[in-house]
Amino acid sequence: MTNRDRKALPLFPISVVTELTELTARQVRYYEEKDLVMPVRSKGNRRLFSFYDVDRLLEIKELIDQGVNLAGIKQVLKVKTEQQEKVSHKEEAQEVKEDLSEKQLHKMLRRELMESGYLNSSSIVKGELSRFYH
DNA sequence: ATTCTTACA
DNA sequence: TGTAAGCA
Repeated sequence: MTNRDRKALPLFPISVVTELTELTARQVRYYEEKDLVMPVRSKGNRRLFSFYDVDRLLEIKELIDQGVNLAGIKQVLKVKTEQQEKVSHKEEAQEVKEDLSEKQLHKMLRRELMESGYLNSSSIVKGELSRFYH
């Protein structure tokens, strides 16, 4: 099982998510209704959230606190998710390879750090957000 | 006991 | 968004 799979495992009930994110259950359910997150359902129709879902909700929390509306959040999340997939695919390719040399490992880590930095850089975020501020 | 949906303030 | 009702 890959690390990416682990982060996608449906594990937490909504109570745990509210504690982890400081969001109310009402908000979490509302954001799901708006397709900002799509947790899986258990047999009893209970929502089960993955680490990915929690991370997404934390980002949503940040943007909401900054006064961004749902349309804006959706835009940002869309861009971020696309980037996330690119990184994940690269990691998947790396995971099948067994031993990496020190040099390769460092090169890989530096690339990931730069990409994550790019995702959170104010340039792209502000650029996307500017059009959605109230 | 906990979560879910629906509905109203 | 918060809260209450009635279910599962």
